[in-house]
Amino acid sequence: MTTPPIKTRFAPSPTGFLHLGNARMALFCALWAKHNKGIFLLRIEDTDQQRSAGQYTDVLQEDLRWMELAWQEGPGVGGPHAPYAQSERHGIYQNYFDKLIHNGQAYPCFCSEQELALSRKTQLAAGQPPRYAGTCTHLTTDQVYARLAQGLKPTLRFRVPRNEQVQFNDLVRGPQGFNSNDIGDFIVRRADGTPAFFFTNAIDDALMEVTDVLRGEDHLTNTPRQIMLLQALGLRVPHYGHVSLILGADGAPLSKRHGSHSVQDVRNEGYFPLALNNYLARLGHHYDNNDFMDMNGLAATFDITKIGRAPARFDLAQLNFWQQQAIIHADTEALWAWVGEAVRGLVPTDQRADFIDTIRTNITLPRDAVVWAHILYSDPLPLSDQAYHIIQQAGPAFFENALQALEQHPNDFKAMAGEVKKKVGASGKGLFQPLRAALTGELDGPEMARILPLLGAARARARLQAVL
RNA sequence: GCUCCCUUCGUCUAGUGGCCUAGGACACCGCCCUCUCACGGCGGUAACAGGGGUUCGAGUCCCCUAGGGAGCGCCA
Repeated sequence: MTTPPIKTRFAPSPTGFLHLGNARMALFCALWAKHNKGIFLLRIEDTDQQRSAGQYTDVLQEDLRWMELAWQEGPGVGGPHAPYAQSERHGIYQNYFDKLIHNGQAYPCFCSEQELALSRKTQLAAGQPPRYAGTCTHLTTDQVYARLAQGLKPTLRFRVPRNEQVQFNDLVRGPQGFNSNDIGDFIVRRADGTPAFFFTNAIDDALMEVTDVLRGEDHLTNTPRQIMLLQALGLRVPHYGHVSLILGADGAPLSKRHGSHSVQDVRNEGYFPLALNNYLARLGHHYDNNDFMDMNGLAATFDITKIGRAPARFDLAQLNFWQQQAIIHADTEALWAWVGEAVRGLVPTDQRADFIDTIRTNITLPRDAVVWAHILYSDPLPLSDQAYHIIQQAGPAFFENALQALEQHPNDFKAMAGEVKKKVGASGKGLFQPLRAALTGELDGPEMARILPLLGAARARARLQAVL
């Protein structure tokens, strides 16, 4: 006997760009499947035609591919349970609606949205939980036909069993229990005939044989609804695991006002997918090491029992740390491609390897590389305020001597600086800072010994003359 | 309002009754390396939300309070 393989799924609705919270969920799902040599499935939940847009499903898949989260079943790759877009599965859902109706487990509801809104409002005002009042629960066949004859379009409601204790063992939170009396009859099919989320989401997880549903904590209290629905239909109930959400740096739920937190944003900034993944895989999940790992490494020791229960805050400094790790682990060619067109246009091709290896421990994003490319290969050189100040302090005589030293050692910064030291008697900061300031316009950066050869004697000379 | 979830250094976290005078990482600070800067190495500051229990012993178990979050939608 072989145990059935683990199958996880990521089921986004294409209503906008993939944000980091969802990206982390997708990562966890992909890692858990990979860890178990199982299947990671992608399903597009586009039942809401108004809000779903084709462009987003494309971007979404591209984001996932960029993150190296390959799905073994889903759009593009197909699989035994196709189609994988819910908008193409209406025929499948119809069978289950029929079954529900036939068994009396669902009934038509003619309440208008206004009536329902009013009902909720009064219940809330009376200190009651806003649950469906049951107006249409016991309509007779005649009453139903009469309303239909009036042209009213009913929704279909699932008849929630009374007095049941719904229990399940959450993969990350442990045993959970809910009383079915706290749950009102909910809509499984809208008045326009389209299926609702609670329904399609649960049905598809079962039909697609998903074993482990890892999803946001926001679904926790709705899980009993889906369990009862699946049980009513005689479908297999998957294991559920609810992961807490990501908060902004201020501790509030991640939202638009927190700015650049979509995968698109992070990608456009120039973060490496592995930097993002190393970061996200440790946000609310614990690894025993602090090593920079590739996807295989991340999957190898990914452990669903090491997912934390508390929400975690997004911290840019931590993302940046992993980005620097990614840079350290990247080879020169990869970095050359990464720095972008602007840099490649400035750096002479025969210096690309030297350039990359000189700046790699001083940069986090491509824009930092752009800054150094300009410093090294374009003129005139802008001076930072601090650099200007240091140059003023050093005075013209210092640079006269520096020029002479440069003529003697045009390609050897160590020797050149030694010569300046001999001539003007400066040492330490007093020696190096003015040289760095005049040659790079900054007070910090890569080693001067590596910078001078890249600069070239001619440009170095011009810059020293410029500050005289 | 009701139901559910959560709460350890600034941040991410380890910790499942004694090994915790609470460990690691990021950030920060200091020292070393280096005649500058960065990298690297070493070290430091810094936390069990509060209150009651249970126990010989509680960060770890129970209760309450506070704070945060979610759900209760013809959104997903």
